[in-house]
Amino acid sequence: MKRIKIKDALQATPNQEILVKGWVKSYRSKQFVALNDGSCLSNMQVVVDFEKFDADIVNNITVGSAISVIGQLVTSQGAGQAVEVQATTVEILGTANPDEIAKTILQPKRHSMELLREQAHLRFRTQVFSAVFRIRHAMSFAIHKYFNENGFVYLHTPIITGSDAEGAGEMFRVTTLPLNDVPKDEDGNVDVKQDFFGKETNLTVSGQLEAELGATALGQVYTFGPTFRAENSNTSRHLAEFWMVEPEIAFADLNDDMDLSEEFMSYVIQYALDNCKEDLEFLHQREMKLDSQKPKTERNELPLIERLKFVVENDFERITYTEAIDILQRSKPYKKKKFKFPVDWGVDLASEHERFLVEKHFKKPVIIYNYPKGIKAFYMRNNDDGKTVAAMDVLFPGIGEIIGGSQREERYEELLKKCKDFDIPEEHVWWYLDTRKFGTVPHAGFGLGFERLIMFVTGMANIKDVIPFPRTPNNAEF
RNA sequence: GCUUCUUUAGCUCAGCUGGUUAGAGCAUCUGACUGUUAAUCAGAGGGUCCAAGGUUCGAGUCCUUGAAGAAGCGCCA
Repeated sequence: MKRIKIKDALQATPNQEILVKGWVKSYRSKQFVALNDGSCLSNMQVVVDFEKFDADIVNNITVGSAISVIGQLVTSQGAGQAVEVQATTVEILGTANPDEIAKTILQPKRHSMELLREQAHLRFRTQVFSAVFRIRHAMSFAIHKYFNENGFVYLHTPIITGSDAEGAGEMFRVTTLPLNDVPKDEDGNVDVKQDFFGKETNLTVSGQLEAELGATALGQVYTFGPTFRAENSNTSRHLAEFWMVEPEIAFADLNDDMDLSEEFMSYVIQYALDNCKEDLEFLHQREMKLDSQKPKTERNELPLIERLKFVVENDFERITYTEAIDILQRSKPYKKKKFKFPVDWGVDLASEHERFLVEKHFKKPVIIYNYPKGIKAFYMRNNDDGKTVAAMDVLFPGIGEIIGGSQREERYEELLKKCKDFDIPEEHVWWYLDTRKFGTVPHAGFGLGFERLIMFVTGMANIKDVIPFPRTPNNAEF
């Protein structure tokens, strides 16, 4: 007999014999088993008439155990579900000792997010995390689907990089040299020529530079892979290892880039609304319950699903950096000196300023573009005003910066000048500069923090709860 | 890295100005119950009060240092 997944069994017509397998979520009154196999959020109720089964079977149907059940799918007499299985055969696949289960997050009660993080190897079994990781999968798929439907080529950029010009943050060194006996050269420096690659190498902080090489031949490419930052960041929005989506488009300027970011975000969020209904509804209800226990000022203005619909149905607000500064300087918190950080043209916007613009002023996603060149990266294209670069950030409510992008400097002489200004030796980026020498074209792209997108779509408050095994300062468990 | 807060039973927490034997709810176990949905009822077991020093007749409680975690900030995606 072939196993049917619980997701399909719940939709099947009653009065037929089926085989289901799964993990026991609860066992009430020695009679009602809530069985889950991960195919969907809902459980299948299995009714076990304990008088008809050996004590050996009945006593081993415990929370956390895995069982296989053959029985009749029937319309349920109870109110909590449409159908249920009247068990005729029960096989214990894997037992779970109740005393040991009681020490884990598998015990049937509410747990704090912190404890669930400590038992990340087991938290997939909970409703919240099974929902989050099914949605994470769906979003990965939606991203590939969008790019495939729009003629992008998925480019695999290297994870180990010999380039130290990416300039996006501190890097993790990659080496096979013995740490307690590092070979030194005549000057007493580490002799990197003896290292595996014969040069200094690191884990990538961005695939952008390589993506540009691909885009200036294939036209439109994207990367989607792990990215590493050795920053000592201790926040609910940063990871040392995270997944980044980086499209790069040729024959395109900053406006095309902003258009792409908006269309792309709407597409993938709509995909979640269309394909993750049950999981989103569960997270939606959960968030409303949590919100009702919070003071009014800390609650979400819109519940989860409404927030997602709002993003899909409304245009993002687009303002220049200069306009943003102007709005901030005219704002109430500025006049009442509520901002801790200065608001002057030329300084980077702080979280409090971005929050004000997104959550208080516009109350919708905001794209800020044309930033002062002094606070942005070397590869961004100089605007004609001589003061700004064609950079843009997409800011989302509750998340902050979710996308950072720019039109790239395609003019060889200008780029050379910028390399000098940023102290980047020409010989380190000769391959990057070559694209500007041979048929250079305007091109642009952006980087999307995948986990930040998942935070927005699931409503999870901490980025550690949207990636299976988070890597953060002081934590590489599992 | 900085600021603030937290650390007491398997979990979530209470424990007042320092004072006998450290409590509750949930979970677990035992018993009752054949239609439960956070089941219900009765009972039982379960503690190095984060660690190391210190003050005191006496420390879960006060002080110092450290560790771990959270929120916010900086860096960014």
